Amino acid sequence: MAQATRRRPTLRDVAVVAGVSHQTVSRVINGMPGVLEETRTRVEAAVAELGYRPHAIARSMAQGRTETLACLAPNLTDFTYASIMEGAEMIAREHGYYLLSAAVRDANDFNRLIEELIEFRRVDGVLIISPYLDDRHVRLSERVPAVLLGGCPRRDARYLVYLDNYLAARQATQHMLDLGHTAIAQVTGPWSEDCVQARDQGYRSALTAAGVTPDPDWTCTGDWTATSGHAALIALARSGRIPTAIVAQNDRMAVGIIRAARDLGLAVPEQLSVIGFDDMPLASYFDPPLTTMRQDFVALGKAGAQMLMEVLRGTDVAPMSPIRCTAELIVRSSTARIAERR
Amino acid sequence: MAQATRRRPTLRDVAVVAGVSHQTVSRVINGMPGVLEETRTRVEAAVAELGYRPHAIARSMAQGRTETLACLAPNLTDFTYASIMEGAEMIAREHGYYLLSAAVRDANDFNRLIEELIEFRRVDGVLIISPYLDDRHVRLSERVPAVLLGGCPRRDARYLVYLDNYLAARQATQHMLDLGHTAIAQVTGPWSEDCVQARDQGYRSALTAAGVTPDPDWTCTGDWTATSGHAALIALARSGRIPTAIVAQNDRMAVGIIRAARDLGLAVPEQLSVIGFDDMPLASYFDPPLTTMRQDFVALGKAGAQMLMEVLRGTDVAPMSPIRCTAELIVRSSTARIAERR
DNA sequence: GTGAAAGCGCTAACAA
DNA sequence: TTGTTAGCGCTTTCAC
Repeated sequence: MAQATRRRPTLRDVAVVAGVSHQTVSRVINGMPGVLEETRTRVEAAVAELGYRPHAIARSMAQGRTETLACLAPNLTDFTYASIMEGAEMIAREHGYYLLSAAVRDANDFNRLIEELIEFRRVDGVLIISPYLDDRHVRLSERVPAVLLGGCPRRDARYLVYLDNYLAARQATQHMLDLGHTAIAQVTGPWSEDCVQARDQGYRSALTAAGVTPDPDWTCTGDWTATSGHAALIALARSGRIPTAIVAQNDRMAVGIIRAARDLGLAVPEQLSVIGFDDMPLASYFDPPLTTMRQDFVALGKAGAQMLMEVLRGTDVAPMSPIRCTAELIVRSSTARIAERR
Repeated sequence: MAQATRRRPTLRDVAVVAGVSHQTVSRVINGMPGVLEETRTRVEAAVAELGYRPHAIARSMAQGRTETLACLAPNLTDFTYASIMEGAEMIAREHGYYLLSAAVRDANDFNRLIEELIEFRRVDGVLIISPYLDDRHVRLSERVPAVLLGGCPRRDARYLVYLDNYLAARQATQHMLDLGHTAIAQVTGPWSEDCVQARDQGYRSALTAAGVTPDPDWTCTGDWTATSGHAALIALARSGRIPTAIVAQNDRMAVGIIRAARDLGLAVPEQLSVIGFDDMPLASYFDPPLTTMRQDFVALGKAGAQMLMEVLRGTDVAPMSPIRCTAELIVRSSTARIAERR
């Protein structure tokens, strides 16, 4: 009766109580066939009586897998990464997996994480949100089950799910062209990130296709912050040549640009149209409501996790073709047809 | 030479190559003292030669701990939860731990997660972000190492880190009183959440202390969304009695209220002052920039993880006194001194 | 249908 | 200083 401080019951304890072998208990626990109904009932009673709970680690040990996935991202707070993780976690859980999330501080940290998570076999596979163009994810051993979540097609990734940023930027720029703009500037993110280059190309190609020559002075570099967007427009104004439209590579910078426009006495969208990327939370509550290219980050995370699960299921290392996700133009009020008089 | 498809080397393989016992290899791997320098060198050479990597799961198995923490939250995308996780992950990593994050869909899911993560011993401890007032976290076995991250003091939690929402709401309301307002309404979140009740009390007590009787009609219930904030002010306007100030229980609702004010032709802050909670990203980029009670969620996550690590270190189950985190008033432009003429 | 034996790769306790 | 012996709690394989 008084078995207060007893250690946790194991399979064998259950076996003794049920009067069967521990192996039979294992069969019952795992719902395997080939156990008499009566035996099964007896075992289940013993399990309940002892409050037995299987030990996940021991199981992992014996099976050689952990049923855990990892997701590496530059940080956990940016809503784009957080959304991807939420999608991934959803799919993982559906498959009985858990998601371990880690913020990658720098390249060293990246290597250490891969080492500890994969080489030490703490997780079965890993989802990598690596916006950087360098080859850090390429150094991965062939055997590491890793799906890259990227911002453009990449030859160097075995398994890839990516957002088609080239197309998205083309569409964003085309939206401005459709509104009659030709003086279209862009404010980019850091050039070390893959989506920045893809978007730059999309921007250029849309302009070129419309017979507009991209003006180098109208490409400003920001760092994704609203502050940098603000600074970009101020700099543009200082140069004396203000465009009638700006393609900002994310919503935060778009918001900064709009703030700068107000500071400069420029009306948005009457005198300046601004489009962003991402459709961040509350994008429609800024003044004016933001026109933006919506990206479905949750779907991206889901697709990535789905692909990773498939990679883990199949023993073959056959490369799978990349999955491409597209953006959606959300027209609100920060863009408008160009004013008659300039 | 050609050992292409060989299985991963184990401690014993290294031992054979180094000509020592596997235990000695273990000692070297773990940097334990009592190994001859020469032996150590030999072992290290063997480790390098074979490309040996310790198996984290096997180690967990033998040691009885996983060096993994879990963090449960309603979702992973809300920046408040994401920030807490980021703080927790930071501390965990500092201690050589990893963080597994899971979104809790409902109460069943909560129980299943606790069951699988703790009872099945997949993680060593768990951080629970449970804004709900019900007793779901109380059902935890005494033995479960769990730290609750809450919105008010709670008797029912063994280990607790909380945001002092009572005080924060008092301060927010006092800010309005200081600006000369007395017609102060509030828009709350769902009443099932602990911080909502705490803030409500703070709001009432500030009013009462100032000799203002809280008007029941001026307490509106929202659901944290901007839409619900918008609806609240519209409803207030419809009733014919519009306050001069509103304490919104989060920034999103504050933004919705401001939008509604504009729709109603009410100038903010000239005719209506609005304060929010959280200091969400870009709070200063709305129009007008939001006055708000900033909460340091990252610090909350850090404190929670720190406490959990201590709980795990100490064998004693002695209850630790709760840690209290306070908010900070950030004055921007959505609040102002009440206008002379009403 | 069920059980016995052998590991999974490591650490811990003790012996030499 | 190093090696030996036992597990950790489970699954897998192969008899019975």
